Amino acid sequence: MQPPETVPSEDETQGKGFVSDYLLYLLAAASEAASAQFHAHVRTHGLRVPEWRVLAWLHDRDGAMITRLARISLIEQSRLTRIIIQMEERGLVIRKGDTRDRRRVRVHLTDKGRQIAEQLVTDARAHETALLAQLEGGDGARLKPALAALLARLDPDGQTRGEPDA
Amino acid sequence: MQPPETVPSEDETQGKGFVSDYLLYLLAAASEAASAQFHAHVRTHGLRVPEWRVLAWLHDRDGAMITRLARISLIEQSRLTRIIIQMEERGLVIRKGDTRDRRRVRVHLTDKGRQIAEQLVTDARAHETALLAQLEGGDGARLKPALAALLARLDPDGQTRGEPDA
DNA sequence: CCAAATTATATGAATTTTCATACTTATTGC
DNA sequence: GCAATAAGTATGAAAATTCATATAATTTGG
Repeated sequence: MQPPETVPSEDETQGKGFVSDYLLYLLAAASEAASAQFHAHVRTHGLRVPEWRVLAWLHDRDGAMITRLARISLIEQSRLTRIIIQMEERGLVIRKGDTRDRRRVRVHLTDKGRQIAEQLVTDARAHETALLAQLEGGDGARLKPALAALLARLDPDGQTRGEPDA
Repeated sequence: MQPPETVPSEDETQGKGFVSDYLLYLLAAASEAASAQFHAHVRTHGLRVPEWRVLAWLHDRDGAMITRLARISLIEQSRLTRIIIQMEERGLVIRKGDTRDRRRVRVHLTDKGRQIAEQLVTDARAHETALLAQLEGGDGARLKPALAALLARLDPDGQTRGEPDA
């Protein structure tokens, strides 16, 4: 058995309860908390979070099709269709039918869209650096690999990640 | 300069891009992926995710007020008000005005609500155990502490956590 | 080559969610 | 003790989101 010191003092006030040490909650809460500031910044550019995600992915790889963009951007497909239409109306992206497979619609950044995407990606990089720097000890360094490992395990085909052609 | 082997082979296909290694994305995607299965299970009980979160918190500490429940359950206040009303209509919770501070509304589990909450918490524990077991190496063990550290840093007052009285 | 199944996107309609703000009760500073 | 401010909850109305399904284009199997 392990010595008791490894346990966070079983009743630091009364035992803490289930949720506050529950992995799925920690993930959701950490995601929210970590993103709050930057998402507020995104909104100052007149974008909602899903729109920023779309721009960021297109920045990495332009001309993605709707379904794929939906998967990796964590947005339901019919919602993304409408979001893309709005973004097109605002001149951020354009849609082009895929000539090989005419069911597909490919989404491309406009110059305006690319400009915003590049600015925000730059800002995001800076924000991430600052955030990781705040985590003393190994925690900051360990976090990304641990998350990546979790994702890889849960989504072996990279449906949710940047896989070239999943 | 570092030897190149420490770098993830700069063009494993073309360089991967920004998003797929961006902390805020990894957090959001990992949260989604990790929760997908269990959230589906929650829905089979006729509950939406926010409702499950409310039940889980009340399971830990009954009689929370709306504002606080909203913060820790990651739900916007006016939305939670309506969700609580719906849950009350379905007999999962009851609202009681706080007699000390008559602005406050305290939410309590009904027997029915508590029964569902307990069942789901049990299921959640089992699911979490299974999930962590899948992560070989130290990743599983390191993940929760790293997330907790991130949260603690971003939310020192425990507004988002189970603090007895934040 | 054709019918059946599958994939990609779009859309109607109901429901949810958001945002701003109203209302009520408490707290603070004078 | 009172006016001003803050805190807690609720609510109308606009907007977003979901769900099921339609439509169109491809792929598969025989």
